[in-house]
Amino acid sequence: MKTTPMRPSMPAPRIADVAELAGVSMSTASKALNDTGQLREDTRARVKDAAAQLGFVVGASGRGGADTRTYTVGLLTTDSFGRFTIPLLMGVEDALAAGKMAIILCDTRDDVLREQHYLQSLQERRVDGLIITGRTTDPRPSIGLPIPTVYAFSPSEDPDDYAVVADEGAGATMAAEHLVAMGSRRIAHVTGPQRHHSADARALAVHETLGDALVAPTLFGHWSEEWGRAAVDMLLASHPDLDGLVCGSDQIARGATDRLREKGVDVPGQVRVTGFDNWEVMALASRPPLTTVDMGLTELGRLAGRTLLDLVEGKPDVPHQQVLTPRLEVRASSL
Amino acid sequence: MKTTPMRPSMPAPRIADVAELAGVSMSTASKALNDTGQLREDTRARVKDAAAQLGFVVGASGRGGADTRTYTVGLLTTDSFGRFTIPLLMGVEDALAAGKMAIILCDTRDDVLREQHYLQSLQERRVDGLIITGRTTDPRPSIGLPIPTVYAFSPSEDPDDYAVVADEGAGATMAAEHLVAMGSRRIAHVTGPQRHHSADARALAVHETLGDALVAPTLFGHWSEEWGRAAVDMLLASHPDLDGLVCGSDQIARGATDRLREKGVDVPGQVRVTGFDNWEVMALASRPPLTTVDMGLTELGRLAGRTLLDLVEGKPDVPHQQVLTPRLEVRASSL
DNA sequence: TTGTAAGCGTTATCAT
DNA sequence: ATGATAACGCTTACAA
Repeated sequence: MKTTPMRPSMPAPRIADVAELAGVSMSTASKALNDTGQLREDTRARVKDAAAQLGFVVGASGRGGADTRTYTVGLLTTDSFGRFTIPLLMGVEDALAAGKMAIILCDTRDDVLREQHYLQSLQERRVDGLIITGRTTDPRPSIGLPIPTVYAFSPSEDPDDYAVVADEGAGATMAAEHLVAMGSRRIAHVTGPQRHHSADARALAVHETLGDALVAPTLFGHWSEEWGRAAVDMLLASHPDLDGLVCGSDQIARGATDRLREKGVDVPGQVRVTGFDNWEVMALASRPPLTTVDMGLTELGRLAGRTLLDLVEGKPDVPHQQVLTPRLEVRASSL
Repeated sequence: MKTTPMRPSMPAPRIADVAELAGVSMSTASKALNDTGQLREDTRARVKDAAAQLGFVVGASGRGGADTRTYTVGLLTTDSFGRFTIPLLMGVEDALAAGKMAIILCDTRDDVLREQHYLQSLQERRVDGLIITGRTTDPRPSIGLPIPTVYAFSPSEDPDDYAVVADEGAGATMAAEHLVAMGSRRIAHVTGPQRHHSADARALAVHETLGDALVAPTLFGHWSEEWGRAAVDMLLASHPDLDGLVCGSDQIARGATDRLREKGVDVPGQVRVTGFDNWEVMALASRPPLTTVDMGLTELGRLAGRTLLDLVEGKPDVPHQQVLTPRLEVRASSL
């Protein structure tokens, strides 16, 4: 018994239609539908019947300016909804669904004009808040709008903004310490481009953690499997006694693992390997599956969503910077 | 010279504030800001100055019920915004941004209750239209709401609904014909679970296309690299003279390619391989890179978006079923 | 050239 | 128990 699918062109029924059909006034209809006021039960039922019959749903537009909130937030990303945005998005959704909030998606594709255009549109829609995210952890220019805003994963340059980020350094440290704990003493670090904040911050942490156990300077390159393979070729040539490899991404780690296997080097028997991101399609498909740092992006998204709700609701003392410590997902590549 | 970032708790300025600051009436302010009516230029300028000073942006809520449209569409997916939804989403965005439409994201996570809840919320928000998509190409139950709706990628069970889908059979045929054209004569087909419409439809097309050139019945399994490797083991044992392999996904193809290489079988020298999806992170990282079927999901999204716009605008004769023919991306694995 | 007032769909308040 | 009316923020006839 589904609602009659009318022709789309027919206008949505208004509460006046319901009232007329039920033979009551608009205000009575409103009360009946909202379960407020003092109405006879049969009146309530009659109104609800009429509403169901017409397929009536209360429209938010009617509340006009009476209710200041729109129960809508904008999610602005530069990541084209890629690998990092997706889990984050799911966390945000978790948190906001609880507050009955809807999410409007805006993908700027790294274009300043698009970003301006979207921000304008979001303001016109009177969104209650904004979540800003992106592909990298490099700080980005502040939006600077008079709307509650939380930066997630990629922080703002303005320390007065609200930001929720992952502690990449701690993640890298975890991976490095894990290798040492498992017995590795001659370790190398292979990661992405040095100009990426992520690569640099993690490299620093790995250096500080490993000290003399690091047999070579960090190899900066790309976040690709190919670079992982190339780096292994270089390392085995210069350091044939290598026994640990901290990689800056799961893609690099997968390439590295593949090449080690191809060269007859056992993983983890001879060389223990760690990745970064816990991108399951990479980490689990590797042979062996990768021990890797999980930044907890979904949890990061949840925290960002909850923080935004707090701001929207005007809670006091919301922390400006929240840092989430990653988790090490231990799998066979390091055991 | 950015807009003053006021405290978030301060209410957004209304047009009355602007009017007061400019020393005019609300209606004059409205005309000035919308570049309508007959106003002295300096009045217009004064009003615009006042608006800028206050950081005023016209709110859509004000139009109340006067303007029936909300310039908002709901995007409902069961895919948790995974691999298929993302490129589709980008296409939808392309098409809808042109119509100044915003997209509200709803991820049902395959939960009927969540779906109902989201649909209710979207109706309350009076969205102008709906785009329904999902992870699989299996037809799904119709939404059945009196709102313009377009099903993208995953069609509706109701043929009266509007749907935009990819011709998977044609894609599989392309891959198979390509292998034959390149000289393969003893070909096998490895794909996902038989219960998936995708797997079944593609298998049928491959059978019809290859006929006797197909050396074994389709091997149904999983959409994973591991299954690709296992299938190769089986096939090489039973058909050592295999010279072509049509895979149902890039993941399967990657696993297959890896295992062939490990067994010393040259790709494409001895066995030509094709994938499906053109999932670049898989297809390009394979050795050699995969020839694969690109279903054109972004284009599919654009078409869905444009179709929805046509429906919303009440254009006549919008086609109910639109089928997009895939494209074969030829790379080294088949040359 | 500017201002007044009606109207949009709904809820809340206050009569009846 | 029910209904009339004001209010929300904005646009747009229409009046001045």
